[in-house]
Amino acid sequence: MDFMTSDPITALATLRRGAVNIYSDEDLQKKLESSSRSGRPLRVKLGLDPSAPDVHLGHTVVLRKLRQFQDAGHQAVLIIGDFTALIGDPSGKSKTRPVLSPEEVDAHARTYLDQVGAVLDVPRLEIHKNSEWLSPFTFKDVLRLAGKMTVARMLERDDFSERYKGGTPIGVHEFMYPLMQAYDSVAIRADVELGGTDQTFNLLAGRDLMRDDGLEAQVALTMPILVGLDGKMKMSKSLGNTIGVREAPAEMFARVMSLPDALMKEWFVLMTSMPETEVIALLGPDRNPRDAKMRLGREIVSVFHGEAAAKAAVDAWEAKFQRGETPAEVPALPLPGSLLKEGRIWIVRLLVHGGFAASNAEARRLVEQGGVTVDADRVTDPARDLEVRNGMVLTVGKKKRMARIEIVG
RNA sequence: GGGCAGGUACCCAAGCGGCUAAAGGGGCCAGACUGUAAAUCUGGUGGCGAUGCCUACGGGGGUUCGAAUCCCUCCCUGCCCA
Repeated sequence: MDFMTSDPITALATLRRGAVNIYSDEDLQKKLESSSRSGRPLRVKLGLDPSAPDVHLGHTVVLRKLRQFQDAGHQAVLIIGDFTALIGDPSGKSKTRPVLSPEEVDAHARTYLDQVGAVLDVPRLEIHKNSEWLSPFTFKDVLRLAGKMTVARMLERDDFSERYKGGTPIGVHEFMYPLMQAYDSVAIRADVELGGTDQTFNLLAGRDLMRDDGLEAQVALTMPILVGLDGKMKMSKSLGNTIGVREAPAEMFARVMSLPDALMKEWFVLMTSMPETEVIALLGPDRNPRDAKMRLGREIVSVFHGEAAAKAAVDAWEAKFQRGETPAEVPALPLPGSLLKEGRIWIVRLLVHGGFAASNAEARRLVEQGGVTVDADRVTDPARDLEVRNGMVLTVGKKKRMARIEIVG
């Protein structure tokens, strides 16, 4: 394609965008230059966890970076960490993970590729499972590998040292995780490895291991961990502060709008290609932050759903939240006639049936607290037997979760 | 292998025989205010069509009219010693 059309230094500016650290920047320059001279693309490695096939924007930070390397003509190499998954990433409270069957791993990988198509140039990917080379390891091989690392160095790693100081258990096998990941770099002859800052230690271990084996050390490029919708914690499914790449345009846009203002700058840098000067202008003191956020939402939705869908999402949001209109597209809530008694249903039952509350008690609370509206009327009596009409719209909570009742059966 | 300290709800953490569905904080949910931002304020936060009943303080067993609280035992974690 357009391999090496841009000069390595121009490419460097793009590749540096958003990066927290590059170990080392000089090495990266050298590699880019020699690649440009020789016409040999750099091999850019990214490891992924086969146990979590639900991709959210947090994952795309590093995926976008990988795409930038692809766009500069380099070879992206995805490593599916099916073998490392036996341990589970030591960061955080890792529990022993269930062993995934090869079929499950493959299924997850496919799901994954389906989801990242909007970000990566999938046909040009090179994909490996690290069981390819780790599975044949003998105990002897493991010992040789383990011998390349010391406990003191392991304990330098932030999460290990914190757990050690804090008295949280650390399994010995967890020490193998960085080594296995590092060995992946040896196995595929990586020139560059990408990862979040939480991966720094692992990426650097790869550099050491490669040098040890007489290879040119890979460049480690770390990206920030995207902060999630709560504005505090990293975006993570278990924290419920994510935006999934498969979410519908309207939902995706609405979620971006609920992002704390303080995060906009970072998100523009990491989630869009908007030039930094433009970002700064957009976030200037004389500008309305809401407009900037709408722009951000539109850019993001465009990536995954295209321009037209993004525009529609903006319109839908304005109608729903700014003008308070009932959207044309309200998800239908099928309500079997058997649940009705003389055309009525207990409001609590309706809420639970519709998935708005997990239990009667929770539904009751929602009603008592004024969080439930039927058409334009707020329902506040939890004992209320609601007279049901087809097409009635139920709205719950400040996020305005809605459903249009459809009597069936 | 020995000694010590621990295991309480989503998380941290009080409670150490009844007044404890379990203080306080965080988180989360709802409401007010707003730009579905932030900050702030208010209320809520096990379940059951429910003035009561059921389940719940690591697992099991016991003492007691009554146990998260006392005893035994098992499991788990950290620290110190070997």
